[in-house]
Amino acid sequence: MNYWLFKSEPDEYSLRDLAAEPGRTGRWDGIRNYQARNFLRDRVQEGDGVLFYHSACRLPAVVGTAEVVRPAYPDPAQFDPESPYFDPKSTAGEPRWFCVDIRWQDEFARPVPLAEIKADPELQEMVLVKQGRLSVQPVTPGQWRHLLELGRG
DNA sequence: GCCAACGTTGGC
DNA sequence: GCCAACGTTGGC
Repeated sequence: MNYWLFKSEPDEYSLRDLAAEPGRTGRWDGIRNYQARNFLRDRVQEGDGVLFYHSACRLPAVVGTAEVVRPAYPDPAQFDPESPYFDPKSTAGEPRWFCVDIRWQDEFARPVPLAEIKADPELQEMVLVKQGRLSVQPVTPGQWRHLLELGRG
């Protein structure tokens, strides 16, 4: 059982978009960064906890949590020429990109903004603080607990 | 919209 | 395999 932080641009796919999916379950796809891909493919497991983070928006923040309900499988979008995530170099036999399915779990009573995370002495070791751009990143149990506490408002 | 940080590409 | 050029991410 591990904890993760997943980033999404809310204009593309927000926590509420996930909540509106059938079964509150959606595909986490479109990851096209090798470091993030490796975490998804090799480390993310069913039952893992996910901090849902909104990026590239008015208030970058952790807004809630989700649970991994299906571990890595090839991202179908890489084979679809119509998709912006199409990758002509990827083959069915040797897929390059992976996705997982996640289920909505909770929306925080209060979003926890990036600025607050950066200012929190307990959260200085978060990958979010140290390496801003990674879209799938590990979170420690202590960081997870602390974020949930902050999100209770 | 700017720009810093960082990842990827491709010539050599 | 180096590295310059270029593209992307994402905070501000």
